[in-house]
Amino acid sequence: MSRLKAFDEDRALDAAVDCFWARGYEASSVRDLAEAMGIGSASLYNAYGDKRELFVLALERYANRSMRERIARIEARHAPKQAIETFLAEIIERSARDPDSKGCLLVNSALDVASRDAEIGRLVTAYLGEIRAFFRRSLEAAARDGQVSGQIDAATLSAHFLGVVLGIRVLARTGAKRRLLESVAEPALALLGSGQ
Amino acid sequence: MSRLKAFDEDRALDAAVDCFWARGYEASSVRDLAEAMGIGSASLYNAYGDKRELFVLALERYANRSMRERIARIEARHAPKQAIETFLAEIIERSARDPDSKGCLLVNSALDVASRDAEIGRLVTAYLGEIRAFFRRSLEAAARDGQVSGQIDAATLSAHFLGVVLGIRVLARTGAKRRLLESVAEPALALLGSGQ
DNA sequence: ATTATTCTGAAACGATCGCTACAGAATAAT
DNA sequence: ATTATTCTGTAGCGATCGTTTCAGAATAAT
Repeated sequence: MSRLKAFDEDRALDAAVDCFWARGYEASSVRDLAEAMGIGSASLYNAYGDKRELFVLALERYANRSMRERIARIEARHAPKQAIETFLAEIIERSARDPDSKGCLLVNSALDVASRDAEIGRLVTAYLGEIRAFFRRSLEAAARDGQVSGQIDAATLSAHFLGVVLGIRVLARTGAKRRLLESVAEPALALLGSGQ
Repeated sequence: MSRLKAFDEDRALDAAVDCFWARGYEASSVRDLAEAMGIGSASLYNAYGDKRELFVLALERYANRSMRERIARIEARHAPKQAIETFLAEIIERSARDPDSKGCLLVNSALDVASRDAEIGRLVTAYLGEIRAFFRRSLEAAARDGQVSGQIDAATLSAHFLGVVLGIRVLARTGAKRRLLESVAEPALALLGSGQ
């Protein structure tokens, strides 16, 4: 019973992600969002709750599609050390060809909404923790395999790599050139040593 | 001739800095700002132009008082290598005891306003460039003095240190603990080597 | 003391904000 | 075909946004 939705909820959510991503939370009005999603505001509220709930859903969708997908794919296809290198290379590649300088929704949100909303702050912290966990897993595995020297422990080095990724994302948002982003990453990669 | 201002323009600007710093540009309403500055909105517009101009002035004041002051002070008192170490230590110290998790106004702005306002974007890029220039000067001087090995060139390593600082600032904004921030910096400092 | 100029507090401007009410359209079950 | 339920477009709610207006207070120069 009842009328069916005339739009695809997931496609519309993707449009919301793009809107929040490009403009940020505060600067994305519900009218902006509804227009980008191709629906009326009544449908938006009916389907997603309110603006904040829509943002939480958009954040989760972004994390699944952009971060978790990347980590899972890279871990499946590369040895630990190469996984770290590939991850950084992808971040740089994505950031370098980012005409609108959207950067990373998670990082953008971390400095914007997350600081005014405790629950969203916890979400962002958890998402960033997943990135660090990836680095840590990879570093520990690489050390076991003898791919890296293991002079610096994985807990510390994983935090360093997370910091480097965040730094790259910030600089990318300011429209930095690829060469600069590569320079940020290069010394971190050098820490992995020259072992294959 | 004419009536005198009943408030101190610099003190009021400091209050505006705090407001923008804690809440961001969009989330700081003119009423918020005026109240924090202890003046009416008419005085605000009379003295500073409009909200955007006030923000530009606040950004400049923050850069002068927080960034340039720190760089000048540290460069005057420390040898190059120690200058880099001290700079990072101060950033971590500041970030660790930051009850409101305000982070860094420049970084916060980089991801917020700067992406929607080309002129402010250029300002932020220039300010971040000053931080990198400090690292580059220090690295080159340290290499000349034999304080660091100079295996990695200063241009690349200065970008890395800038990235690390930005990463620390992002994590600090999410309320990260001091231990995590130290872990981000530690491997970068290790790159400087153990030379005195 | 008068004049010219600037500053200030209060009020309000039109625009936009997030959000909702509501009538009608669309569908599933009867 | 009728009924029950849900969705959608429109229109508009009260609140707040950035900004301006304006009368009056304060000061410097005459």
